[in-house]
Amino acid sequence: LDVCNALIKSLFKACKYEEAELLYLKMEGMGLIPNDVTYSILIEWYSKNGRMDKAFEIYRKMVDLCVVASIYPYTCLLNGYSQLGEMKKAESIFHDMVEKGVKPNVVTYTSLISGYCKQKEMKVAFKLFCNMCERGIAPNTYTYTALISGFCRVHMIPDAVKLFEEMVQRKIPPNEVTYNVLIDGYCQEGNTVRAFQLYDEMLQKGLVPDSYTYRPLISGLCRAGRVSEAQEFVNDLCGEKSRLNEICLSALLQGYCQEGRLSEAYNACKKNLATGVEMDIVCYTVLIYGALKRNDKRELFRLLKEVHDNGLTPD
RNA sequence: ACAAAAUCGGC
Repeated sequence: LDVCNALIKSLFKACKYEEAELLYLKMEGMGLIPNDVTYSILIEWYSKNGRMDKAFEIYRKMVDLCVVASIYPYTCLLNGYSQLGEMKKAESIFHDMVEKGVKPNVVTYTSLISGYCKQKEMKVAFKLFCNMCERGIAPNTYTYTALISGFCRVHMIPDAVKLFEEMVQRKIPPNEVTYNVLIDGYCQEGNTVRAFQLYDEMLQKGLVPDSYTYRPLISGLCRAGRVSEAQEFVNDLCGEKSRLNEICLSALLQGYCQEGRLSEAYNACKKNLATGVEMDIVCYTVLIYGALKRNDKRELFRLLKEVHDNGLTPD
């Protein structure tokens, strides 16, 4: 059974969706009764592929067959609804599990909280956070990060910062993702100074920045009209093995294009191509808008040809 | 070491 579960999981991972499903259907014939791990894997996979109907069907089947279930299948299904913003359904799973005597844990709560944060329902999200604390469920780095990200998304930086300080006090260590969301928050507010302070702080702590860190910083500098500084920042990063990607590049290109500095944008592309960052369709779209704005038909056609030559599909 | 939760780009 364990082997079967592992196999189903890896088939899904390899996107061999039909074979995974087939194996699941064949299990019974092989004298294997799917357990809650099997159901969790199936529910998670369907959830993450927008097939909540199938996910729920599997869940129903599990319930109907009275499979003794751990917390996993519930949390997987709840997370599926939560990420899609179907909060009513997520809540109903929450109540289902409580009824069945399965106690929601920190992952369950964090998943729900994250769902409300994505819906910008910060009051509800924060209330859930208080509830879980009252029930003696200790929040962790994921929980705090979800909330901080939520507050940043609705431009409530002071609340985000308050939570950040609180987690440090409670010895719940912020990690890379926590720093990334706060840095992004500050950059969106135009506070690049504070953003770079946090960037330095994370380096000091030995945390490793990545494209999720760089992209906000690049965008932040560009939006402040400091495109050249953004370029320098990128140049400095190219030295080491770069964690820059096409998303960071698109942010830089947009900075150039908004100032009408197209030739510098093209140079930036060349430089980044040399370091292994490939242009994707969004990068080209940014350049195309730049060329359009300047009525540069020649460049426009050259770009469209390049898109085609690189095997990309215009959208 | 059989399963679950948090962060990005163009229009």
